Amino acid sequence: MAQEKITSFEVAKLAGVSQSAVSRFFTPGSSVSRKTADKVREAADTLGYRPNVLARSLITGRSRIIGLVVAYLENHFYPEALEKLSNALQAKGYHVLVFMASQTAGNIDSVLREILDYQVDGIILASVALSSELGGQCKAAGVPVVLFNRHQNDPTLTSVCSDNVAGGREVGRLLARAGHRRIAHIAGWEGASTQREREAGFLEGLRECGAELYAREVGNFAPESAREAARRMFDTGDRPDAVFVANDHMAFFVMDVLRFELGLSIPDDVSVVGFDDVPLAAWPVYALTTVRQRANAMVAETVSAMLAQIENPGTEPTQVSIEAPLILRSSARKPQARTD
Amino acid sequence: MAQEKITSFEVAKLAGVSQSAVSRFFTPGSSVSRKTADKVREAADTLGYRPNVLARSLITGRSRIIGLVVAYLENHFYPEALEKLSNALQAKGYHVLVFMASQTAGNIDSVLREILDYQVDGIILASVALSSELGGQCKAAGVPVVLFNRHQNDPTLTSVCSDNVAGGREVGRLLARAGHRRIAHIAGWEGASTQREREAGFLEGLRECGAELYAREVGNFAPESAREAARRMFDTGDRPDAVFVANDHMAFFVMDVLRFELGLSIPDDVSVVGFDDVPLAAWPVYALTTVRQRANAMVAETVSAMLAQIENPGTEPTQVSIEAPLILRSSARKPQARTD
DNA sequence: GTGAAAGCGCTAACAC
DNA sequence: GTGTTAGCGCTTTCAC
Repeated sequence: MAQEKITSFEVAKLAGVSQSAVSRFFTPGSSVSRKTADKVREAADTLGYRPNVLARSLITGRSRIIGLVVAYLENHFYPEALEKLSNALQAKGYHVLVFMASQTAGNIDSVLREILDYQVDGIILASVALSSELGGQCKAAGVPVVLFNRHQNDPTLTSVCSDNVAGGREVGRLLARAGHRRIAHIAGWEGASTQREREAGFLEGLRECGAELYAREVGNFAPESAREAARRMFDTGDRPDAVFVANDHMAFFVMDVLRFELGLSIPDDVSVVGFDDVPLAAWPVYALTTVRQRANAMVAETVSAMLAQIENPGTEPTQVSIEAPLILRSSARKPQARTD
Repeated sequence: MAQEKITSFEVAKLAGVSQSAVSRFFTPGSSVSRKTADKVREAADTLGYRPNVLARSLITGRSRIIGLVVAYLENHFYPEALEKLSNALQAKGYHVLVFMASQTAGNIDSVLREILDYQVDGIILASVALSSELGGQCKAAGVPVVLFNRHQNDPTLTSVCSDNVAGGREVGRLLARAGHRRIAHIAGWEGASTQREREAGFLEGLRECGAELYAREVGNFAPESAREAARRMFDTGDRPDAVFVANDHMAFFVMDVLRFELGLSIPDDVSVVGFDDVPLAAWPVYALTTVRQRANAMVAETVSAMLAQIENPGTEPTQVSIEAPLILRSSARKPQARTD
């Protein structure tokens, strides 16, 4: 253990200036004379001094820490989002404090409270809901919250999502126009806004084309649930000839059941469509037709919404919706007539 | 914006006790009388008070923040590790501040300096090397460092790795005993200890069984590099009949090239073995024979090594090596004679 | 432009 | 046990 902590006082002494001069030197806005700056820089370098962010935050009220709550990283969409979010925030001088929230509802509230203890400058909730009570508490503490890939019926909450309804609608149209007769849906967790919207759009798209839903099961966004849903749905005589699975992660498991357990051929026996466009969807082993969530755009919007709220506390909350294009691959039959 | 920040003074006033009583109530070790505790609890609850972790850390010198540096989350092994690490640390009252370090070497030093600014209690370097200069700096600052899935020739650094040599050796034996004649290797980034050890073990295993390496290419742990390596290696007359790819993530891309571009059959034309055993390796689309990195064990060792160093600064550094079992699936031929 | 002084919210001696 | 006091390392008035 060498010299432990070096303080601005030590630097000041060595540089022959006051401690506040040292502080000013390290504070972006402040003005220091060329000569002082040089002396401070040299002293700081020889001592290896760097300002203590925590002590600074105590007085400025800004920690430059953003709390990120994420439920699980198993679905490849989230690591990707986390990496991009962290990089984007890092570029703006912020850092991400991660909080894993187990699915259990009660847990998230306690997690949020822990976050607040760290005096974070903002909170990003990735695929996690916020109790209105906690939302109020964050607002009271003056901590901006942005919901990422989830939204709630609360106009005071800022959120960034794909246009799940439009995405679902495209899927409905695609499957109907491809001439499928028995079109099914494997839903995710029904408490999620993403699920409800994707399904609502999907049904709209079907209706628009004169089709209707033939079968429906729930997969809860979980592998085992999705597998079971697929087995229940397809292990019968009059099985569906197309299925929209609410996200890619479940779709992979569904495809595995169809191909390897049930011996079905995709897309000849059944078309499969997912949602997210995670990297694996593009790999030849799945070649999954899906709706792309534009992670870069979502992250950019999330970061800018967050910074806007931090820098200007009066900023109006916004609900951002990002266009989500349908990506055609070979897991689903192509439309027979190009109507649009 | 409601009442902004509530301080312990406000709580003290409402509870009719001194501010230090409030502090004691929230400090695990301290003793408060039952009566005072009740009064403080009530006042704190009605005010919604929670102690400011940052202010506390200023005086205790403990932030309960662990800095985690990770290069990229694309390889599924890392999100898994991150999730488990964060959960385990959270259970111990610590939280993870994430720092993404782009591969560039210079970057990691500046990232490390940023981490130190946050007065973290410890640093976990996941698959990232540490310049000895920086290592010294951490030591000077009294900040324990644990290398996760990487190690360096520095006995003063604590590290947690799989037994990569033994794992590689098993792969060498497997391929040799399965009767392969032209055994190849696609390496990851050669600067990584994991790569060097896996390959060294692999060559040992081959030699042991009287076999030798037939071809070698470098994939740098990167998808496109791995694909090109596979093309160079297999698009010839006398192509290898078995290949050990240095991690699963590259192995998937290699398999795709072999099967879909070159029309080879696995394992009939060529056996493929990976390293990591990420979830996807077990899926039927790959059924990859691989060496398992026991993420849970690695995380448990990492956390306990970290806590030991934090709680007891004199703790000797350790180099932990975790047994890494070979997992047999169908991407590689099984040994012809069971000798062991 | 610069230094002295006050204080961010808290914990840790120290007397009582 | 409890309150009083002195800082943790820093930023920020405020005179000069």
